[in-house]
Amino acid sequence: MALRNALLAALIDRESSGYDLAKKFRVSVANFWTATPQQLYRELEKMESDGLLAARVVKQERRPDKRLFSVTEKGRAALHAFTRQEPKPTTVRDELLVQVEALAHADVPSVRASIVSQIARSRERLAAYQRSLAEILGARSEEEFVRTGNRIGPYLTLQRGISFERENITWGELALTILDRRFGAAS
Amino acid sequence: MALRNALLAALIDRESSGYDLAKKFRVSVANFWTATPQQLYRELEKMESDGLLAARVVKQERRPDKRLFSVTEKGRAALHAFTRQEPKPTTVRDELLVQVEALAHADVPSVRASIVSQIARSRERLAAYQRSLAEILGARSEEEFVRTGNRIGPYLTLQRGISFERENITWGELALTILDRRFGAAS
DNA sequence: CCTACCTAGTCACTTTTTTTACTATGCAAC
DNA sequence: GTTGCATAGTAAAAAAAGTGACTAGGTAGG
Repeated sequence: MALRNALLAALIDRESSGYDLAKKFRVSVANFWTATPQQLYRELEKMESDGLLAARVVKQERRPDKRLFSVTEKGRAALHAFTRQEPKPTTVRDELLVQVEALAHADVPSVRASIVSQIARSRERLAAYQRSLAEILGARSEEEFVRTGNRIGPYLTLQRGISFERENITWGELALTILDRRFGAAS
Repeated sequence: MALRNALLAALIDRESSGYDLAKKFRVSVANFWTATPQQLYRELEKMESDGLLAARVVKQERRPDKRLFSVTEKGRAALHAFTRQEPKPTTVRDELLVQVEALAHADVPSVRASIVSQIARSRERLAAYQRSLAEILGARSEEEFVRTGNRIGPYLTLQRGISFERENITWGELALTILDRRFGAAS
């Protein structure tokens, strides 16, 4: 029931295939919701049979046919109803932080390496979010956009993603510094 | 298998009851892992029967008896093994951001109210994390602690929690400002 | 005296999520 | 010529997580 709302939000402005959505969930929606492609396909089926989405098959020449989903009136109403509810508190699952919490009992070089990869992932995501942001800003300045733009929602969620990844990078660098100072010079 | 590691990390330094852990998950572990009390009790049982934890019953005078769990050698080894693995990428689930993403199709006053409550929740958590931080710092300055303290892991995860909640507050305030400017003066 | 909240759990049921594997075609690089 | 990646999915089972209700005594406030 929760993924459902994330899908409605992702589909509301643009008809998409499951495959498109899987990509979108990897690059921008990941910011506030995660789901595997399998989850998406299953949920899309259910949403169609519940009348929230309409599907049409598009034949393609040099690739498999695809099914494009769009939000129906009923889906639109469901999304509106969802926005009237109190949202559940954010849940986070971060295995890297579990490893860091257990640092005193951990394999420190491994954890260090994981922090390094996480910094790299965050840099990639940050760049992706910034590209998306540039796309929705178009030629407008940020200030002009917040006065006149019409994609305020995505703008705000991207801002949250950007600050989140920035903090991830800053934190990771702090962690590396402290680790190296305390657990011997690292590789 | 993932909650399991979070529990090992939470228990490694201090024997605790399920109830203690439920509190800890509400106030500090929530920073990087969330779980309901039911989940905890269930997982603790399984971990005990898998030999990762040892339990002992403590009789109490004016309250129900409790079972205190502690990490066994096997549990310690499992935790160490976990820290050698590449952690799975962070997953986030934030219904409020789903609502904001759908802003153009949302009930704006409701979403605004939800942002206000989220700011309040973040302030509370921020305060809780700062209290925990003060506790592990003790009388030492932060600088001294990172040179000589022994709870570096929890220190780092708390820092991450603190910056996360700070960013939540900053973002929420930005969002309110923009909403009010664009969707009419609010309450 | 009543209400509400704290400690310390257990049980049953449902929903969600994850895991693993499989089907096809096309394109580009080596 | 085959390896790897992109497109565009499907299927089934297992594991994990969430929901709601219930037990039971204690403490604090008005």
